[in-house]
Amino acid sequence: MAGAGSGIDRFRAFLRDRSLRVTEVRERVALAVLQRHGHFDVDEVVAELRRGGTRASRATVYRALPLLEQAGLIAATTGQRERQRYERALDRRHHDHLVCTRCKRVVEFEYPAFEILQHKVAEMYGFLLTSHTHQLFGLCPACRRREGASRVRHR
Amino acid sequence: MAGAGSGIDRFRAFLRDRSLRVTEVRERVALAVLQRHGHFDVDEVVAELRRGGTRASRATVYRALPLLEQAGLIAATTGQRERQRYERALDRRHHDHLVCTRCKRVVEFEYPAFEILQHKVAEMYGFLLTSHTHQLFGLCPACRRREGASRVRHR
DNA sequence: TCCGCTATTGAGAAATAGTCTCAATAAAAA
DNA sequence: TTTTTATTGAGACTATTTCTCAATAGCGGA
Repeated sequence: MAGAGSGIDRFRAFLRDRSLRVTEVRERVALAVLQRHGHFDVDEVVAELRRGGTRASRATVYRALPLLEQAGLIAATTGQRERQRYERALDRRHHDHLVCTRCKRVVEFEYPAFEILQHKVAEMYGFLLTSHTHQLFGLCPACRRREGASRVRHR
Repeated sequence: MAGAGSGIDRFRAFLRDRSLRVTEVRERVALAVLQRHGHFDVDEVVAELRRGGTRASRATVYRALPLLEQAGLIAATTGQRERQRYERALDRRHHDHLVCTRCKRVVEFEYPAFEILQHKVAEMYGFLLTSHTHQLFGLCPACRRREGASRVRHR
């Protein structure tokens, strides 16, 4: 697995490129997220930093994550209404998510045909594609089995 | 264009079917959304109703829209982080959206291959698919031309 | 290395969006 | 018509994210 080194370098280059400052906190955040394996949200990053002795404010992390996203180190896994989550993107191939609406389990799938079609559609309409959201919701195998007493929610 | 009549009937059937009550306000909301052409959000529905002399509270509309969605009269167009929007679904074919990140213009596209692949993926993982989000973001033709002074946003 | 300019940070306030509470009301069942 | 119970309305409340502004710290130049 590629270390965090190259990621940090890339981030630094990204910042310099836009005349943004390479700060202590930004680097710490970058290091923290590059070490994560699964998905994470803002507060998990703050906690991670604190554990490592760095006290960064939530506001700052909120400001840093979009930069890391633009730099390509992480990708936003945009839950639709819940809080924003991210995952490592550096050295990973693009993939989308299949989410179980009952147990919240997330399965990643890689299916290049989607990206090909997306670009095709964008081209048809003259759009320059920059990103997309694509999530499939349903019941995972385990929850399908458990399913049956499908209650109508009230309120 | 199919009138709102059949939509209302379908909604009534949906409500009775789940022992929910067919109320004045729910019907008014249903009529209001079936008349809309483009995309809309909660407050636009409230305003629309008010214009027609019906004073419905936001909470009630917030409660009614998911019902209308489940009944198949409308579809949620899940903006990623902005407020929830909807659009008419009754008598319309499924489609996804291409959104210009600069001017916010939304273009609908219908491309059945996506749904076919989505079901294929779900099947591969044993999921029972219930819904999905799929939006493409980029620059529309007009904004691409205007593009050039690509400012770095601050803060 | 020091200086000065200005971006960044931190902490809390504010904004935004949506949900919840509970008494009053109105459907539906009896 | 009466009874039962879901629904409504208004505002309180929650959750998440953005903003404000004074203090701090990068970075470029001397």
